Amino acid sequence: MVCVKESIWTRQQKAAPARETLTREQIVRTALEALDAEGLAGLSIRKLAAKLGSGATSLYWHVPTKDDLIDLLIDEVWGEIDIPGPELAGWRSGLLLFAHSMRSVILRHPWLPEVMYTRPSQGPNAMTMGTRGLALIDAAGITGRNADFALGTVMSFVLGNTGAEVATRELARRGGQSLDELVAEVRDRTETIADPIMRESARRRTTGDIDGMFYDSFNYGLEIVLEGIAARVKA
Amino acid sequence: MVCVKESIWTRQQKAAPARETLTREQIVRTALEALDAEGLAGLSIRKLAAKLGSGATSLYWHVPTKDDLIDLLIDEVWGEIDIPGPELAGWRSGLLLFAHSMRSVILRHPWLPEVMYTRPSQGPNAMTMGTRGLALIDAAGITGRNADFALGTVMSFVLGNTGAEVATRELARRGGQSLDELVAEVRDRTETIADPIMRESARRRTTGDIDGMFYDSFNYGLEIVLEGIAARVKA
DNA sequence: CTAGTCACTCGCACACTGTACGACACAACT
DNA sequence: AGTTGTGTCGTACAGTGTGCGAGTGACTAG
Repeated sequence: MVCVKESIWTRQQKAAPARETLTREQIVRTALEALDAEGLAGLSIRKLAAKLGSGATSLYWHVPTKDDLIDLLIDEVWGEIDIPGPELAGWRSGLLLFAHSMRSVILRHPWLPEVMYTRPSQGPNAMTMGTRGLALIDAAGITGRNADFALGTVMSFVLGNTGAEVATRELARRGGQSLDELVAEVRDRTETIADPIMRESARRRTTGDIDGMFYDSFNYGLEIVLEGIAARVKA
Repeated sequence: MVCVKESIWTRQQKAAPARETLTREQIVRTALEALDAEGLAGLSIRKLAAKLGSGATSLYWHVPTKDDLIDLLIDEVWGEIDIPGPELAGWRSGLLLFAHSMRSVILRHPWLPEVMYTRPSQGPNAMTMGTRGLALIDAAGITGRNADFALGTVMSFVLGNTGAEVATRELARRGGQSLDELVAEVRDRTETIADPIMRESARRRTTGDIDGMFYDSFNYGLEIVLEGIAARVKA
């Protein structure tokens, strides 16, 4: 038997609550609300404890460190993603729905991209997400390592595209501006600086319906990725 | 004339160094070294100042805030990316080279993905990267908004894929392990927990040459994306 | 040569962070 | 009744980013 270093996931919570007490679930739920409302920088153990009506260091009995708490939060959020089975609408629509679900989850939890790149996810929800995702890829006829790669490609795209979107949205939020105000500023700034090609590009990306633009961007890119997978399958 | 809020990029450095003194370039260079060596969490203004042999708050004369410094660092790093012109090898090989160059830059500066999703890049190097990238897309025959979307898709993929890679590598580094050690641990842990599909997937992803696996993953996904763009062009 | 004005440096202080430690309280079991 | 385990929390430490105001050196005007 190999001795593996402990991790949040391997060692489970003791049973027996006994008296009225803080629980890990409660902490996770409250932290999630705080994080969604104020962003990653706004989450501190002390503020979280205050919101729970407990002493700051009490949390440490339930959760080893703040980083571990964030691991729990990430997995919690993975659980919100819907992935249909391949029998419902085939692999392609399945991946499409998966991607859209993942996008909306990220938009709902804008701190996700930032922390995603600090730690690989290995929580239970991440696992079932993997399982269901691979089922879709399998239905497309891709197997072995390539299955992992293909699923990873879809997820990389979604995370990258939506990550760029939330970066802009969060910048506006932090600056206390509306998205349109921010975008107008960016356009004005680019107007004075960049070369004609980027000026033109900035104009395209900063006029009209910004929400719609992000949405179109996502769909266009997703189409590219799915089409690329389809090409791979046919070959 | 619209009054636009100041940004690192709009307001340039005064001339006239006068006496021997700290410079913004020097700060950026030293910060970059520290960041590459110790990661984002290891960069503090005080440590940086110590490394520069100056008082902590002296930096604030040259750089408004730490966040602004990071903006400068990001743009510095964008400058390291090579993008060939389309006349050299056509749009497809051009994008391929671009993607590989971007990947190796991210691997060299593993803190990049983490900060990328906090702020949109608008520095000069980001601009010329955009210009040159769009030239390749244009050569593929994609124009207007779709050009921005297509370029964004390539970059999203690269950032996502390489981001996942550095997440794993950094986890090993922080834990003081080699990549192989970490990966072996992950495999053992997955062996005891996950369902058969993920167990199989974990085995695939944790045996053999890990570096090569990351590389293959990147190439496979990149192929998907480029093939998808090619399909878009033909249609 | 002196006076003044910039460009720049830096010590101190403030409010805040994560978390180790050890003292406490309450429930259950012997 | 005493012991053990589960859970809480005040205090303290070592750090963080950065505002403020005093100080220093070089250059320029009179």
